[in-house]
Amino acid sequence: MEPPPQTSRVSVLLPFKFGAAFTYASATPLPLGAVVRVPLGRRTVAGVVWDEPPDPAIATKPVASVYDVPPYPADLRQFIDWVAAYTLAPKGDVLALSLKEPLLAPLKRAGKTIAFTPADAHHPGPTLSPAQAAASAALRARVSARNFSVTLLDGVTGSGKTETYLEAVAEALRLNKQILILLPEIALSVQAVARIGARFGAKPAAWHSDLTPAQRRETLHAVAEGRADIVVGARSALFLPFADLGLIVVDEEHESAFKQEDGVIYHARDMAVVRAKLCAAPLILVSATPSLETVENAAQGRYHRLDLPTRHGGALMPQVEAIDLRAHPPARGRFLSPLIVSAIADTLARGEQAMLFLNRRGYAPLTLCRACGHRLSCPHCAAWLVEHKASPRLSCHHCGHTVRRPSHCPSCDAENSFVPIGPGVERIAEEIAEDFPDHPPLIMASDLISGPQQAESAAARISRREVNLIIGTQMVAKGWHFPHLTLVGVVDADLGLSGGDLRAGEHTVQMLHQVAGRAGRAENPGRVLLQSFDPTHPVIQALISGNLPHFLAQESALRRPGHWPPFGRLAALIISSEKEREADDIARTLARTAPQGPGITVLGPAPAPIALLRGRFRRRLLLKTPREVAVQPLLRAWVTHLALPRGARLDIDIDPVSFM
DNA sequence: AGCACGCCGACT
DNA sequence: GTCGGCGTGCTC
Repeated sequence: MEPPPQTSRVSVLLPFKFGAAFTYASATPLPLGAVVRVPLGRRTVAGVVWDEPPDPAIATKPVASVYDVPPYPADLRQFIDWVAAYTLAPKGDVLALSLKEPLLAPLKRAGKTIAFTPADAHHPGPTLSPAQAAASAALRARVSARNFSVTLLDGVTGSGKTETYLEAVAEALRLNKQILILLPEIALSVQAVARIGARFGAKPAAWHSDLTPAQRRETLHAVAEGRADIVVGARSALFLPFADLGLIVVDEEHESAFKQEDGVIYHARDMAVVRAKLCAAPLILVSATPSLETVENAAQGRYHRLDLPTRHGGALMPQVEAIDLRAHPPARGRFLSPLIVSAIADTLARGEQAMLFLNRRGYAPLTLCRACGHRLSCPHCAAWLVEHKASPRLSCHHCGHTVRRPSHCPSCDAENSFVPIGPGVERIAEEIAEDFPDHPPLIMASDLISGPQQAESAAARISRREVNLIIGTQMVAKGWHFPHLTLVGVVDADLGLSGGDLRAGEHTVQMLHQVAGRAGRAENPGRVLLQSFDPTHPVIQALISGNLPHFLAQESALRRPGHWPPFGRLAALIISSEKEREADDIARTLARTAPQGPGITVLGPAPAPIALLRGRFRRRLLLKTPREVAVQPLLRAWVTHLALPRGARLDIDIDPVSFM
């Protein structure tokens, strides 16, 4: 007689809002990391066998089946646990970043040869400058060391950083390791895929929100089985189940787009450090304008540092000048100084291209009734409605609320009394089109260009010189290489410097430096004009001098005494409710019960800069601690006994980047 | 994430 | 008198 089958208990983490794994019964032992189907309520869902002690007491249901996919590797399971503990998010929510049920559907008969050709590690690369060669040798050594390290690759725009770190990628390929290259936004991915494809004779896999479900499924399986050797992706690619990850590159590491602002709130650059550590791989942080956090880590010796101080191929850095708008104001009703207009005329006359940068979508940020002064604002947010002309409407950039332009003022009933106040990219395009009727401008903004394919085709039109005048938002700031572009005009260099954001100056320098770096990347020298009402401001001066280390030293001097990041830690608490009183009450309760201790400060409560968002009133508190203090236990103790009325919410943002 | 249960408005 | 709105709660 056969003995009765032994049933044992296993923990299974489910990709939902659960803080811990559930316990199921299994007739056969299941390896840790196995991807399984289990009953939940009246459904069956996917989950992962997790390293947690099963609950010995709870009534169990049996595991239904095991997926025919590689088990989740230990380093990824540890990573998910770590991110959950750090961000205070439920483990299941973190797993959900990685495990999406439809992705597990079995693949159709393979047979498509387009997909995941191995990269050729020995494909001949470009000739490197001596500086590039030295830096790439150092990076290759880090890769072949096969252990954890972090290296900042700091190179000016146009210095050939990509070619340099691709040598480290080549080294990882030779070791049969997988490589993850993280980009801040998917608009850059088409260009990156093409470039990497050219370097290694095979296109890398791409991972971002624009993929079709079938592409996602193919890519996920290929990554898990180790068939995809190079993955170029947005931040969520950090949670892919790599079979054998041997190198992570974070390109444009200073970009705040790496910060995920909803759901599980995490910074992909910081989490990449953890992922690299857990799989004993080197990490390369790449930027022309590295964040103060990263520069400070390098200064303290926690990170290595490599510099590429000059442009590749003899191109010079563009000359940056300020235009003092007090001395050279635009004509009435216009936003461009005569100096910038004549510089554009000269540029076009030479057969070169000019770009205007304004980080504001639409036609006008504010619409005002000239009869009574009424401002058109969003009914759900404390924000003005932004006029758009490309598709005629007024819309809220925070919640998407959209209305047609009213013919009568809702306040005083005056007819046709609305006037647009201030410029967006569409208004600048209108202004410049009058000056240069032979050069219709191309507008690059996220609401007019959807997805990386369209961004790429717009860029191709510029490269083919079908357009010579470009007006863009931050979409044009990074990555692009337009050899004929020699003039960059910044319409409002002061934008973003007001407001209480800790990193306002740093972010403005980074963004404008990136924009400036689009000019003069080939043989013809570039020129950058910054329109400003305050040209003596340290930010403007840093851009003119190009001395970014000096600027960061000034920033350090401002932040160090008060223990602001990176010299201390921050966590933001955001309370929101449809009832303003309720939000206030909760915020005051939190302030009253705030943690105390040496160096611990709680700021607030204060209304959030957007005090009403999507119909919810918002209050903020900020916890500031010395660097050596772990904020998570403090926050847990602070918040666990808080009674949140239904409808009220508390969101915790560890290491906040945005203060909105 | 689903899919329930559970209390308040327009229909046969 | 019911059908159904989606708000809160539970799922090993």
